[in-house]
Amino acid sequence: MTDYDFKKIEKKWSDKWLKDKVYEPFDFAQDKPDLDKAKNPFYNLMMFPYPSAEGLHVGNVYAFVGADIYGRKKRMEGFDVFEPIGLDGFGIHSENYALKTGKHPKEQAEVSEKNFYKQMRMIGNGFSWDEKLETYDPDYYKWTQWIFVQMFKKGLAYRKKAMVNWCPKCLTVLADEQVLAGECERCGTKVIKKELEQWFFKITDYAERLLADLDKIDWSERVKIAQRNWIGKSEGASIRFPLVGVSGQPDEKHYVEVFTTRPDTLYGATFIVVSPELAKFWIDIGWQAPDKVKKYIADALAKRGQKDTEKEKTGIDSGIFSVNPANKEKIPVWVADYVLAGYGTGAIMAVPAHDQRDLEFWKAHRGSSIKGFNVVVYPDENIPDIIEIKDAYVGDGIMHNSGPFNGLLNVEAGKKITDFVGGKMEVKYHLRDWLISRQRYWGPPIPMIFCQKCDWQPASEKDLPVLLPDVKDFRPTGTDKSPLATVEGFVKTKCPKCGGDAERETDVSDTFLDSAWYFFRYPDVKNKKEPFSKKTIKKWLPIDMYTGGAEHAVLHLLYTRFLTKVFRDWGLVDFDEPFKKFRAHGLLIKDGAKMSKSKGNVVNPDEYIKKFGADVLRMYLMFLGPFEQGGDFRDESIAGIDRFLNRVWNLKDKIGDGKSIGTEILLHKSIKKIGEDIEKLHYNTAISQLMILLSGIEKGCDEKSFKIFLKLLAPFAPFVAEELWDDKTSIHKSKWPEYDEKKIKEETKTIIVQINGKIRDKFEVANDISEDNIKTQALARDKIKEILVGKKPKKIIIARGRLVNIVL
RNA sequence: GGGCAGGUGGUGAAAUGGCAAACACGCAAGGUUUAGGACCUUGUGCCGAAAGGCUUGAGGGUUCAAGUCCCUCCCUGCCCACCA
Repeated sequence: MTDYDFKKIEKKWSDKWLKDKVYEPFDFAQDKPDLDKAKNPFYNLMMFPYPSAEGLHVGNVYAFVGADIYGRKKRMEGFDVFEPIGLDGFGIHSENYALKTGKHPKEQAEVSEKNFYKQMRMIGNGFSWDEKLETYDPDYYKWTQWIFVQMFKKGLAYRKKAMVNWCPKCLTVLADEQVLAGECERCGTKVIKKELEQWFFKITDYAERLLADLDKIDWSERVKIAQRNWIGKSEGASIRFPLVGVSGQPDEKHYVEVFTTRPDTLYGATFIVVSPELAKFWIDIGWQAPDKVKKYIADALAKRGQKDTEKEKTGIDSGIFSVNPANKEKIPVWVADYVLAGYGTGAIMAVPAHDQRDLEFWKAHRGSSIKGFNVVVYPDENIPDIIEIKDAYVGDGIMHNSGPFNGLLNVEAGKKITDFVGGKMEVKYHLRDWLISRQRYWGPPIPMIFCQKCDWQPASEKDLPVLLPDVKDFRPTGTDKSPLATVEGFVKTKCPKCGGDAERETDVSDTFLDSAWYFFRYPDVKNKKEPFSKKTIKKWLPIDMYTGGAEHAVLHLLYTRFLTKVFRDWGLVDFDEPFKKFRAHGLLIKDGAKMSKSKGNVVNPDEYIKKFGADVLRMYLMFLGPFEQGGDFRDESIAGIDRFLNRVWNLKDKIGDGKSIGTEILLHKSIKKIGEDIEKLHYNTAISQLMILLSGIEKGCDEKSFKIFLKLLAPFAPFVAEELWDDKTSIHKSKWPEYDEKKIKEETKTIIVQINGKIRDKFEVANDISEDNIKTQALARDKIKEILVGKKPKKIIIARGRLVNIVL
């Protein structure tokens, strides 16, 4: 038994594959790679990585290899597989690292790029290297800026002053999606609210389409659900509550508008709650609020955005009254921070009987036994005289205490009550517009110019790219401005419209814009005239299979869908979903925690490749568990895969002319199982079948079976398979084996005999035996007869010709 | 608080409602070897000397038959979170 020299063969084949362009989509007529001529295109993509300086970690390898196995099988099935790779190199992540080391981000990028691409070549993936791209390459970000310009021209990019999320450590604003429980996604610092003028993309215009189209794509269900929740559609009613004016009477001019998903409970609304932000606005326009109310509002606003540790709901009576428009009762208006400014109208009608939060608030501030709880929806026809409300009743039922609407089903009453009080039915979304501006250095400058005379103008398209100036001091300024604001030569420019003096926008765009469209560019990376040609797009997109982490469920994956729909509306593409199929891979766990730099449990793949080879690492990672579930990286079991591949290596010396009995059945079974498992991304069970197959053919095997085995192994261990294949044309371009259903059938089968569901006996029969015959044989078994003495079976069930259950 | 994914041997895990624990790791015994390593063979859920019994987070239910379907609950991980 000799160990194979993986170092030699891995080097040899990765060089040769690159030279022969094995992994470029191929034009067979001309015998050369050509993306445009590919007959049977299959775009197999994995999310591109951001190139951290530490290099590729084993979690990246896990994701890439899993995606690659799928692509390799598709290639062997005759598809022209296109599997490009690139780097998502712009952004805070890379910039922060540069800040730490003091190296300029651009220099750092060059180093990281080299290192990353080197590591990526080592893992044995079938990447189409001719089409790589980096988001910080001016040839790429030129088109990112071009997209921004089009967004502006089409009215989808706009500027507004808004309370935005500001990270005091990263010194930049963050998109809503980048704030997690009030903390910065990157550094965990508490995010504060700041009022700034910023660029936004109108993703909210697409909310309904983004929601509805989820139904027509084949994506991991958990990701679809996450997107649905994030878009957060709710249907309800906007209803105006008049405010009681100075005269003590309701007053036409003053009112508060609330949004509710439960207009049917309007008769139960016993107070109004407005957000601190709305109350502040009232003060700004002249409301003479009592001092303690003012103080509450100021305190609440200061605390906004901070991590909330499930404390009691705070609030204060404003002293203002309103009138319930349904029953004309006078009700108080409160200010409380459990009402958010950013959703609905920033004010709610509170119905303690039917909303848990309203109930808790009421209990905290008004005591618990209030007659005015006004139960208006009750499951039965009759409400008991005394009703103790521990929890709000949020189910459906019959209307009570609701004037003319009594007796109706609540689901029917909502719209009627809304009409009755002059409200209107409305749909609201949780989705907010996408905040694009970042006050940082390492990104594509937003290509906009401000002219005193002409207002904001986009940079002329012929002037793109607006190059990121190469400055020494790229540190965040700590003001509201990006470091670019200090570069005079960059800021001062001419207005593209009137030619007068003007100033450039100095913010850069969000990294997520870079990654929202990169897959359109891959098949056409060399295009100098346009971001991508229609012809190429028609051939290669939408993407057949996209693989990536579930953590991008609401960021990257939503933005890509948004831009695709925008491109469609502009006539650039003729489809509205970018990925036909998307699968989220699981996380690689180490020592019980997600692998991450902050936890210090990151594993570098290099040492494993050095010690065991890429094939062993690939198979080990895939053998850990189902690809979509992730796995636990404990390298002690890597030895099993190492042994397996060494056995495969030594198999070549055992090939004879004969097959051992049963090999053919095993072979055909394995072709079926491995093929189906790869399709389901169940790589762990595919590998176990390879092991079973190996044990079988080790006992005796001919050349032909050996070749089939190598083909089945090829997607998992591309180097070893290629070396043993030993042919002029690559094994990776050979044809995936087919199985014959007839040859899978065994000649005999085992019959299980159960009595009352407990196994009592087994026996072998010929495969084509009749059910009657099985029954007779089962009852004739000694063991069974013994148990059945003096008893009469009530029922005898024969299941799938394989199991007999005798019920007593 | 909501959503999602999970909970099966010492470990990673497998199982179209029909033989629970495939395949590996580890461990044990034997072989081989000057020795170790490597390799090969056998064994390995729990209780029991055996016959046999028990076993998939807990408890109910459906079914001839449940790890798998339904209900209630507990625990772990991930995501979202005062979304009216």
